[in-house]
Amino acid sequence: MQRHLKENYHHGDLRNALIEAAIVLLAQHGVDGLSLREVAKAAGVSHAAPYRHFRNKTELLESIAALGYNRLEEACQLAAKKFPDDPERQFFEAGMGYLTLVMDQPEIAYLMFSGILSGQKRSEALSSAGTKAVQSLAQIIENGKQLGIYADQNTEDLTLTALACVHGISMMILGGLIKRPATKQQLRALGKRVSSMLLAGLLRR
Amino acid sequence: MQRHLKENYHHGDLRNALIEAAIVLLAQHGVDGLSLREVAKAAGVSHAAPYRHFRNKTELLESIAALGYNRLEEACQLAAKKFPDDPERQFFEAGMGYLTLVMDQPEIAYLMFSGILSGQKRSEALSSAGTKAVQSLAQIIENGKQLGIYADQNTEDLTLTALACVHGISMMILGGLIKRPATKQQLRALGKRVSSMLLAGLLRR
DNA sequence: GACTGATTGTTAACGGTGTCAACATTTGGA
DNA sequence: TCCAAATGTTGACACCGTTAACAATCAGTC
Repeated sequence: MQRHLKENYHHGDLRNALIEAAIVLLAQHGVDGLSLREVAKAAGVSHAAPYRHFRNKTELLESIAALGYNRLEEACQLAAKKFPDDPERQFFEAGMGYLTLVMDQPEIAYLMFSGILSGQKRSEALSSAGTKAVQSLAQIIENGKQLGIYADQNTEDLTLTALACVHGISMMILGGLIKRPATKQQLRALGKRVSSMLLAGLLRR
Repeated sequence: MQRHLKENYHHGDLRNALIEAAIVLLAQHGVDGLSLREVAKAAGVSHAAPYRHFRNKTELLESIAALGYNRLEEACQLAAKKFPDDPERQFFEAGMGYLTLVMDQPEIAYLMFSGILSGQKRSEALSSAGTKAVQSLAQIIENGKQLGIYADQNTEDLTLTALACVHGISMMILGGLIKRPATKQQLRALGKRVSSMLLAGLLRR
């Protein structure tokens, strides 16, 4: 009995266990349906234990969102590395990284993009993770700019418009404004349609 | 005293009073900080009274979001009426209607666009209000299509891309990914930059 | 190896919340 | 005038986030 207690009183890696449990519950019940007490229970720990690892519920959610931003950043960098001479393809694949995240883990994407965590008090870790993800996408635009494929306009405007479009599609899927693609192929087709439209412009040329 | 009771026991127009109180509190405390009990108190009524007019808290929020969609629809229709021969201007002004809503009543815009209310159980009124708003914007694209200003592609793709861009900018402002414009002029300038980019396309031509 | 402070858990409590059932008042029509 | 429907109130319930007080364990020092 003492042995048992000795082994279990300290979890060992409770912080990560809580994050993982929260990710599972998030997928099941959504952001609104997630309670810290439930997360603690799923991790096999008392309801106040999480407060040894997170200042509050928001900080746990922020940690999860930060993981998502990291994943996004990696997707961008992978796209840049994989198609070094094809900035158009880089852009497409980076956008697909966005959309894939939305499809695979919509609740995490929701945390990242909806703005729930955008209060004044967002943690430094979250801010920097988000900034780095955005910068990775900006870098992809910059690559294309240097290779001369983009219009001779402000790079900032290019990036802003591209980002807005990707972000908008993501949010429209998350918000149910367009129907969620059923397969990866459908998602890819959706991405192709929008990206070619965006690159070519709406106006007749 | 009886007279007093007689006059006040029944509020008269509690439903709208609750909606108005909720809108005020929403602007002050945000969506997360809004409690139904607080709304009831602000309307001078007991904490359970709202349940005579709304099935639950979500239904109250849905009513507010529906008002926002109506406002958006009106902005689109006004733009179409105001510039009947200039579909490009129609598009720009409709988009500005979006962005203006985001600036003026960010919390309502958040309700409409964030996806909080996008569960399976969204009310019929909300769905139809949202659909009508989207259709108004789609109609503006259709106008331009018929006047021949847009590329010869699927109208659906045109609409989707345009909507995604507007939606994306809105959400990026709401989520704090880009800094909130301080003035209407700055907002308009932002809209101009993005819309011209979107219309002309990212690629060099 | 025993002592000691820091870490990491538990338990119990607080105020707040959404929601519901039971009751009270008012209204409007038969 | 009376009665049912509509509308508001009160009180309760379970749940939640958070904190304080306490307990167990761990890590390092003598």
